[in-house]
Amino acid sequence: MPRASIHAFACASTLDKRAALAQWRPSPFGPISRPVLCGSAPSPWPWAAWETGGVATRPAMRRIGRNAPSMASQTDTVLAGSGAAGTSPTPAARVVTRFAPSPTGFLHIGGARTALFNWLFARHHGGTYLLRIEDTDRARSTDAAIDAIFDGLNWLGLGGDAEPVFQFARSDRHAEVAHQLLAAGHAYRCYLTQEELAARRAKAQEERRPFRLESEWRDADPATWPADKPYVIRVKAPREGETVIDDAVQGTITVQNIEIDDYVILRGDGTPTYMLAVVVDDHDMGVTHVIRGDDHINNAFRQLVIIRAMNAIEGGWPDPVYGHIPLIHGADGAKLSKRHGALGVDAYRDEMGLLPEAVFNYLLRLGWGHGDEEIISRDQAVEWFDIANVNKGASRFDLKKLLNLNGHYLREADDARLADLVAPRLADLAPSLDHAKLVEAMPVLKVRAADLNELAKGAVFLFAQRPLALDEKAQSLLTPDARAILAKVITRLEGANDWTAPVLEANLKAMAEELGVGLGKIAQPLRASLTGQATSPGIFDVLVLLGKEESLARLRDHAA
RNA sequence: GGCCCCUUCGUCUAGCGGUCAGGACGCGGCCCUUUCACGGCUGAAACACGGGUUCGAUUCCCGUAGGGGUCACCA
Repeated sequence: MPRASIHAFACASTLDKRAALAQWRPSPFGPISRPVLCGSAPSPWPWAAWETGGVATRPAMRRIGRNAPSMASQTDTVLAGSGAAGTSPTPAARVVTRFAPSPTGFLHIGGARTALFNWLFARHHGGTYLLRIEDTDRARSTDAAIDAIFDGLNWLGLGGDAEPVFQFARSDRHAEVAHQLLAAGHAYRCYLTQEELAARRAKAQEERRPFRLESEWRDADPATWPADKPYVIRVKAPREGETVIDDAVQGTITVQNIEIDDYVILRGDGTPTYMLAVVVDDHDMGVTHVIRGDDHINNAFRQLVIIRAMNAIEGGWPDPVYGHIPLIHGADGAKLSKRHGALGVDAYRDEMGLLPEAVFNYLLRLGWGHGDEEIISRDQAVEWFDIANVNKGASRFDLKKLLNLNGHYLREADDARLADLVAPRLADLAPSLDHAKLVEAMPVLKVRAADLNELAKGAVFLFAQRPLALDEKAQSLLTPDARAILAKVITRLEGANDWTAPVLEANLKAMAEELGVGLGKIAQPLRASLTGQATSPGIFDVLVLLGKEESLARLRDHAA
């Protein structure tokens, strides 16, 4: 039984401190052997079921195939690996995680971090990281959102290790499980209408007591089920005892079973609910570790009802290890909304001009730390990341720090790459862009920018058309005295034939000395005339970048 | 409101019974310097509160307060 040992390994490495096994308690659902905490599927590797079980995900996948983030040939790798798991026991690394966004909007920063943690956990354990699009809400799901999500994930390098699964395409399988549950008495047909339910809720509200659904259909004899009335299928949640989850992030969480409701798993129209679909898909995809936002904590207890019932029915449905990571809040501590940073990651890339490695690093450090380390590479992150070290409390989004990190990665980034990224932002500002010149200037430009927009702004002077427009500070710098100095500089530099920074520097410093003034008296007017601004890269660098001809021409425009 | 969870500088975090409570961002000062940055040095800045347990609590336990999450035929 490879799975047991696989999971034992995973648990040992992540849950040691939580003493997960030591805290294990008997399930109220009957005998579940100890290792089941982590899993004990006997034979068929879930992947097999997923691949051969008539899962109709192919057409859907093809639909957006061009954008689907999957690393070339990764599918083969994954399947080969899973195939091997059935025969050869190298299960030590058999960890499967997934990121399962619902395509009702862009990939926001919180989702990106959830994806990141899933990716890191899988990589750290040599496991597999999968993607699933939860598109069962047909009214709200859009192709545009699906594309945006893949686009964002790809940008951050968080594409899945296999073709993504589309949940809606699997609804037949979900319904199948619902009916298995029904047949085995773990679920029941409920004929209560939504109106009746609403009335009961209202009544409970009125009487100021907590509403608990107690359907009279729960224990009704199937023989009494009306043949012609619409119904939903509800799971039978246990009424007694308690359920304990040893969460990889939150630690031990206990809930009294009476708090868990008989929720709907199959709607009146026969379509599955999210609660059912998640459980079935996670099982069929072989997901061993469910890492998601802590807004799902309550759902974990409800989902466990199905999992344990199915395990009782056919076996092979181990409890997954849960890791509920805290949400990200806005700078003011309130829930992240459109006003704060709840932008799509595309906004961080396109509008704010951030580098993916900076966002990656920032997200990694939000809610997780490794000693005093701040700048952490991908490889280092994979090596160090441990889900058990993720903080339990929500953390606030700090744009300043993100920007600081971005500045760091900007300075480290390759010049040609930066030029490529900046060029489009220069299209309007500098129509006569010289790409080679941009690359050449990058070393002195990038140390002065925190994002690509600033970088672009700093490069504008290189390509500006004469006569340059002077900004306010530049104008005030070009006093009559300064313009006179400019004239002297022109005379002096016209004869220069070695147009390099050290030579120019020596030349102008000598001039300052001869004039008995500080270098600044010369440099600032030069800067104003050459760049139209009061701030720029080092003046000798500017001179060199512009070249002798252009430099002198610009100076003549302003000399007295 | 019921249930679940959380709480170290303003923010992100290190800490895992004995530390001058460390680092980073941001903020102040100094240095470097032709401007702006970068870089270096440096300063201010935190264990929410109250009880326990202990020789000793930031660390373990219990309350209080504050914060968050969740209570659908949505995901």
